[in-house]
Amino acid sequence: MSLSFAEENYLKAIYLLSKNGTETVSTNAISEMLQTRPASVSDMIRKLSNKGVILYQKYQGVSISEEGKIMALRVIRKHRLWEVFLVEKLKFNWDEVHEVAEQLEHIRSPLLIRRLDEFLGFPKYDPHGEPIPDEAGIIQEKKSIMLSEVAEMIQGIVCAVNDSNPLFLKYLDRMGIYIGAGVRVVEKIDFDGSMVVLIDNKQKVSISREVCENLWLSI
Amino acid sequence: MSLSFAEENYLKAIYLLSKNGTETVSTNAISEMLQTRPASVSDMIRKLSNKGVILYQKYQGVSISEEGKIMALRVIRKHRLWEVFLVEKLKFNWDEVHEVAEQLEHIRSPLLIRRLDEFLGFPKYDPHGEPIPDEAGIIQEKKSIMLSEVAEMIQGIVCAVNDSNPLFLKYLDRMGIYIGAGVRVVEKIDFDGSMVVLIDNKQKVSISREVCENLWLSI
DNA sequence: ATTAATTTTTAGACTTACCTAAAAACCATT
DNA sequence: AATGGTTTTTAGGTAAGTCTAAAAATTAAT
Ligand SMILES: [Mn+2]
Ligand SMILES: [Mn+2]
Ligand SMILES: [Mn+2]
Ligand SMILES: [Mn+2]
Repeated sequence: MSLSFAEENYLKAIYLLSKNGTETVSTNAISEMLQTRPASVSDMIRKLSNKGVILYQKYQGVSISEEGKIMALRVIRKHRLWEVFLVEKLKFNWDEVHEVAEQLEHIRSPLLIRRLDEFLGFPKYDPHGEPIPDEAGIIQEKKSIMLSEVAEMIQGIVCAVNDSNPLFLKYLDRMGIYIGAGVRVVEKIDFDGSMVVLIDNKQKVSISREVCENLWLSI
Repeated sequence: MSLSFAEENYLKAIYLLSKNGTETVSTNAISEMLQTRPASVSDMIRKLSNKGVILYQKYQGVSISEEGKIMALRVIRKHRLWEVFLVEKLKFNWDEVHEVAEQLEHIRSPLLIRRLDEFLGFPKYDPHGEPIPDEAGIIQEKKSIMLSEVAEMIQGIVCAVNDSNPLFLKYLDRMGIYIGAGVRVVEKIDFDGSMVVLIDNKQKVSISREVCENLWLSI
């Protein structure tokens, strides 16, 4: 059994929204992530459910099946390996890879992905710090904490960022924030959730709640 | 204006069948190359004609327009660059690349293809000896002659092969024939068009007309 | 010049993946 | 328990890309 591009995109979205398959996912959440209409999501949900890759009861949201999880992880593995390729080998900036990887993740060839993995030296994380599942679908999840949850005076290392928004990534570039950067929380502004942070013990910058919620630190 | 995967496949087929746009192409020829029904070809021809990438009069076959030629060459460029990547970087055998390249050729990203070209060192030929069009669509056509046209006692270097059939390429591997191999025609059997040839001044082997018509030599 | 064979096109249908508009179910209040 | 708002589903429709069967045009053969 094999999935079309569209089916793969939906399944991946469902997997990511379900936090590794632990939570149930709503139609609207999927519709927003994929920029399609809820009606289209309902259609696709029925299809994926018939194929057995998700579990579904009308009006009760969907969860991902064991088989679906495996297939979603295969797509995610491909997406992230291609991102590594683009950055490491083709000198793409981290904000330029998402859209291309969104296409490349659908290329069908087990040999290709095995060889690509080997060629890249079996990377464990993509350019945004996201873990790359291995062939068996096993993920090396890093213990990390959202910057917005970090207390004042505590410091850590940026270990992952939200990769889907190029504008966000360009903004981080401008701020001098990258995977591996040291960040110390200098001041938390309760009023709007923004923070003043010290980056690499050099620049002191103010960043919004929005940004804090898309940066993960390892402490 | 942009073309779908299917449209790109048709346009490429038409370009290749038209020998660089010089000849007119029949519906049946396209249908056979793409393994679709003639009725489907008629449908697609109308679409491509409306888009201005081919020239078409009912029942009179199609020819490719200047714009169509440019777009076909872009797809061919991508196909062949990816083939080089797969062989040179990912250690694919030359008989394993065609199907994957058939998918990769449709990835849309001008930056990707420019960087890939650079990463590969601006190759001029693909693993089957086919020329790779440059960004402007200009092809370095090698002067070559079909082995079946070569006279007895004449020798040459294998410079290109038909890439679309993995079985054919595996057969060449077994025979010790590769791009760059020296071939001398020892004997031509008029009766069935087969030949006895000497490869790299070592093995003497007999090959069929079929094979001779898919091997090009530079003399 | 007819007739026969072949090629090409049209007609009508199916699947996938999307959409809008409307109905149905769910949920959160009062 | 009834109401109103939100979420989700259904109904019906479109476009792309394919198909089979049948009609039309072209080409080849008598
Ligand atoms: Mn995708
Ligand atoms: Mn990423
Ligand atoms: Mn293709
Ligand atoms: Mn080739």
